[in-house]
Amino acid sequence: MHARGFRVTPQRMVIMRVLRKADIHLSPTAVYQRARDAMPGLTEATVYRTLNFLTEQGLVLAAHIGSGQLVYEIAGHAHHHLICRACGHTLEIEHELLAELYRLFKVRTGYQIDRVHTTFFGLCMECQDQAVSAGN
Amino acid sequence: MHARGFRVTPQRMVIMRVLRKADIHLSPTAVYQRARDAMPGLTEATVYRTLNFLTEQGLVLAAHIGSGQLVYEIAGHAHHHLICRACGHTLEIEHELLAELYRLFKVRTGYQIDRVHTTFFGLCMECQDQAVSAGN
DNA sequence: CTCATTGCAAACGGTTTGCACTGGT
DNA sequence: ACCAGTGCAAACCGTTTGCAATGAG
Repeated sequence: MHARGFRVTPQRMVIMRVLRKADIHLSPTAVYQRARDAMPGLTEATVYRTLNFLTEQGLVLAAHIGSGQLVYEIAGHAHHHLICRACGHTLEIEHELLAELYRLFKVRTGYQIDRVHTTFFGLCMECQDQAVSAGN
Repeated sequence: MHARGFRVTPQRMVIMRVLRKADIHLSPTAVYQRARDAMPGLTEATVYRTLNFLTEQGLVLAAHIGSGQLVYEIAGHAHHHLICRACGHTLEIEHELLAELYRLFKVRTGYQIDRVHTTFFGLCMECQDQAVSAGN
């Protein structure tokens, strides 16, 4: 699995397992807290180094969500996120929905958008209703 | 211009002028450096407070670009950014290109995407060419 | 004259780094 | 046995905050 020259350490396995078990993306701190349960001696520095390593290896995907923090998830199907900026609720969107837009970008600007995660911010249905009933 | 209860201070005017003069979005530090030239006593804390204030007032727009830092620009026409993750080159995209996608999001998920800035990462034409000629 | 706003300096939180030790290979 | 990887603790950087002084209204 891990290519030659790199070592398969318990720390890396634990962190991979945490990310695989999580249904959504996790912040480094969230990863640390969960991983520490399975490996009490683990430090935050190792979590940061490991997340960077796994991202470079393409096993994990890093994404910017609101509040500037990077979050991580197991690399898998291409998808993007819709995040409600009121309640924080998160929704996955299949990459297919954006494919046409990316094609348009390429034609008009020459830019080749990567498979890299894109995050959209807005209001989910519930928070729209609340905004309306609150008078604004 | 500024609504009742809020004061028009020299600091705010200088920062507005810096943002208006800039052709692209600026980080808080970049704003600070430019504004300090016109007003030597200015502090970073004031820049942060002022940028937040101006954003709340809708005079300035905050956006997440790569590296998790918030950047600011004068609020004006609705647009988005294409950023080359190799050379950092930035391109503006009219909001119209995304309007149809946002409509689709609304229908399928209920999410109402705000006018809030979206940033896409990819490779500009030049960096694509370099990648090819570099063998990868 | 009042109170929003500022400067100052300290605190903060997330992330990175140097270094000696440990443990995968 | 070697060196990639780790723990530890300190440094770092961008950002926020408490407080007293200032100045816009």
